[in-house]
Amino acid sequence: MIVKDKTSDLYALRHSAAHVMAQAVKRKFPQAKLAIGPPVEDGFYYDIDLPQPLTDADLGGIEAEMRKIIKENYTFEHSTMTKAEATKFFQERGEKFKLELIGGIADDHVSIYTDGDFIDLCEGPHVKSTGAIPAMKLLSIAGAYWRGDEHNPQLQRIYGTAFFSQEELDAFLKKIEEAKARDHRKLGKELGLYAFIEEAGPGMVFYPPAGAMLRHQIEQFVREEHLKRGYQLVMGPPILRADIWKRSGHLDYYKEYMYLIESEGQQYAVKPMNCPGHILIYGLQTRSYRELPLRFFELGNVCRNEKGGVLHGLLRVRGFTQDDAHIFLREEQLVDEIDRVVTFTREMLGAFGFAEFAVEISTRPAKFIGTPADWDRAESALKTALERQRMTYQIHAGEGAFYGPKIDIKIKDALGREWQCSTIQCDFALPERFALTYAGEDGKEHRPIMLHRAILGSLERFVGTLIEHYAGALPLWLSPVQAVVVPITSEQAGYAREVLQRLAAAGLRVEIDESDNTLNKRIRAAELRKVPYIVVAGRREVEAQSVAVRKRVVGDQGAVPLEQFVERAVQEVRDKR
RNA sequence: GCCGGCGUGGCUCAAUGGCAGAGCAGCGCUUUCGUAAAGCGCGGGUUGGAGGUUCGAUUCCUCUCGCCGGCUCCA
Repeated sequence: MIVKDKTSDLYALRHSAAHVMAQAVKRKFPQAKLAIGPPVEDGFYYDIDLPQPLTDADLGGIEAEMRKIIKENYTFEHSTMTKAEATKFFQERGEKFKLELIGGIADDHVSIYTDGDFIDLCEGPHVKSTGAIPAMKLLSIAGAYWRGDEHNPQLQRIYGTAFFSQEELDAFLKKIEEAKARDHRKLGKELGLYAFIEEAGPGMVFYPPAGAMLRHQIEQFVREEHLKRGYQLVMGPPILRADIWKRSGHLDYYKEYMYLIESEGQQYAVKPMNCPGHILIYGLQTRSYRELPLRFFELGNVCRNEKGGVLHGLLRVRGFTQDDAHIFLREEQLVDEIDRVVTFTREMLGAFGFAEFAVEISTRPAKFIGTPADWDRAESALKTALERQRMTYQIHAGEGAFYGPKIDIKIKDALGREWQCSTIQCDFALPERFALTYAGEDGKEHRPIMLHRAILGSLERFVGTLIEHYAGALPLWLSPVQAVVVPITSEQAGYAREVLQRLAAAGLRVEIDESDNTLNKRIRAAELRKVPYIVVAGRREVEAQSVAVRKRVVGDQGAVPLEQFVERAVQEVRDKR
């Protein structure tokens, strides 16, 4: 849905709806001062300064007023004013934000749109008239800083959406409901995958058994894949002396996110990143060019003191685990290695069911360490590697980390939403700061380059993404419990236990439900837990040494010989589908 | 951090300035069942926390903690 394209009809529609909303707000609250009101991906908003806070209850009234305006069917008329005229006009009305906007316009004429009693500074385009807004709805109210700057006053932002038909609007609202139903915060709680415990602190994740099993499966897979590709496992402590963080630059550039600790007169910091640890390991011995690229991998647990208001389920937490690697290499190895990392990333994400990506390169930010020349070389290496991969990417100017430019890869989930996970960062700066060296063919000391990279990113966020992608119905290989054996009556309990044993012996994670609940209820319970297979054993199955297999969501698949089911399930786990 | 909303048993949610209630889950008994909720019974809450107003607060006020929607899209 591209509404950034100003020529699109949807852009005009939503932009017009924003005007109508502002018009309605002005009718209800004449003291309101308007800021900006653009269309956005899912609708539109308008930022407004009001003397009193709005609540959700006010939305209905504003929406009703909007319907009136739509019914009154005012034509959107375009005109221009000179800047002087416009300044006078908006000054008289006390529209201080519009005045600021006019001040920022280079042209000496400004564009104005009028519909009925409402006149707004606006580039357009708009639909013909207010009556040409067939379907709209106000969604929510939020605070938003003027011009997105937290030093500016905070305005009230009203979000709404508009479509060309009621059917499209309904479909949109349905999609919101669907997204809500797969919300990892809801499913995570229901399925026992993770929990926050209020007294333990916000943003600190706990994994009950089901979630810990999921983590275990992911971690095991991730470690093995790294070992297959020439990475070496390393490990380090969670806390390092402040001196290290001073040297790495974190205390200067990242301090606000760090947990600092004092002990026996010494300053320590809980690690917010794993790089210094890996660098210290690099420095344990003299390194040779023959070792490069040297790839250190760790499932590293880091803590970052994120601002309270930005925490969000598993997607933004304060303590998390990164599948983090630091690769030490020579500059001429850079492009090849980035290329390898991108291939690895695609393979890994593919194994978890993600096939679509959105790629970005972030370049030098305002605050940085290292030299601009280093940055340029690093940025060009990232681009070359992506071009080799034939991956299209967007440039995010100035969004790089303070120590180097990066490639970010976002995955698209089942609902088409994007989630940030993988990152590949180039770093010329830290090897310098820690004076890392290797012996070259010439017998002299050389400085390596460092690559920071994470594929799943944060395992917490990745688990959240997996839950939403699969709506909680995780693939067999990741399911905490892969099958529940259900004897129809207690008469089959003995056989059911044999089945349980057999499945467990084949390496499957299995449970048995011998409770005296009805068959229906036990099936329901297993379905609600989203267990992939329910293995039912009744009198017929005992006789035939078979099991009646019920596949999650799909339903009863009929009876198959026990051995055949075992074989198929084991194969399915191996295939990771 | 900022703006707004919310906070009632494990979960989902009622109610009221005057004894806090239901369903699910749990536990016990009965039931032994062929693919998404059998029946009966029992236990479980200083209504997130602290302070205040009041004869009386879970309800009103203040503070605090936590959660939710946003704070990137520049007429």
